[in-house]
Amino acid sequence: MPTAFDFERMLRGASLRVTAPRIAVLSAVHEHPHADTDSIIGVVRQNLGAVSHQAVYDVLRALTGAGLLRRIEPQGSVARYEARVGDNHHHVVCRSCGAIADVDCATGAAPCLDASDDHGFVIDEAEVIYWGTCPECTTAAKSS
Amino acid sequence: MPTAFDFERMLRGASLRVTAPRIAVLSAVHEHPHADTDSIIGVVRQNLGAVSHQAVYDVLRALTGAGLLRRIEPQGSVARYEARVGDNHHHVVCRSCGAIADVDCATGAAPCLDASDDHGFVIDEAEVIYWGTCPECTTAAKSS
DNA sequence: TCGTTAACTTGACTCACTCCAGAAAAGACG
DNA sequence: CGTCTTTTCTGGAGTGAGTCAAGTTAACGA
Repeated sequence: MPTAFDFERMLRGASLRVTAPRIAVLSAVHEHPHADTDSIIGVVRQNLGAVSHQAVYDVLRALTGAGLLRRIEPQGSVARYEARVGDNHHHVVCRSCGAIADVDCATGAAPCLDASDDHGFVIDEAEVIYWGTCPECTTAAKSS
Repeated sequence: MPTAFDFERMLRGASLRVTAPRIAVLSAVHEHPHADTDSIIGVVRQNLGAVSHQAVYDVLRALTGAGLLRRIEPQGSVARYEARVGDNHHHVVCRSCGAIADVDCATGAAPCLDASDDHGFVIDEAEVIYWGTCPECTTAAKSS
């Protein structure tokens, strides 16, 4: 787990000013992958005290824009953030409880950009979401 | 393009009651693939007159649940609906104008369910969204 | 034709997220 | 260190897709 110092370096590396809310948000997302905005606000407030939700939204947008965070929003879910960026991984989402887990790219490390007919689009990223049932919900369904 | 008669058969096949709003919604989605809810409401009202937005939401949910429509919601966009179901195709989304186009599954006709490590999840569907720039936006960017 | 039940109407409501204007803090420079 | 400029944060109001709930209407099987 990175320290506050690492976060500071990450911010400076992205030429972003170093502020307490930013450190706290980065830290919160590292600790709680796939957390939604509300949970992040909660965690940040636990560490810092009062922080406006607006600040968190701004920070999340700034960090997402800088590439330090990645925003994911599966259908039927609010926006979630994660800290794993740049490694082209994907997600499995549980249909019944909404749990999210990471999955490495099935077609290797390179972006899996192999659309059969791209309609003239210039494709730069492929996003994959696997839908299914998580282990907990599977056993729960069986035992019922 | 299917006729009202075809839509009626589709509804009965799904053991859903045949009502004017449902026919109109099915028809609207067939005519305007990837349309958002608001546009669908507009088209339906053009054909039927007054229809409550609630009715359209209900119909869309019923038809989606019955498998007659498919709901897609790319990040940063509102929910959109399409009538191509059951053929496991995916979508390209333009980052700058939001245009959506269909793309047949790159890994063949079978659902491309090949996650490298599924964390114990039982996966039943893989949803792929390709992000890029549409031809119009590409040429617009070049000429500027 | 009638009764049951699903579907539709109306209207209020929720909630994630955004916009705005002013206050505060960070970083640069002398 | 002190001041200035720029960026960020605060608080509150606002937006809009989508939902909830109660009552009415209409489809369909008997």
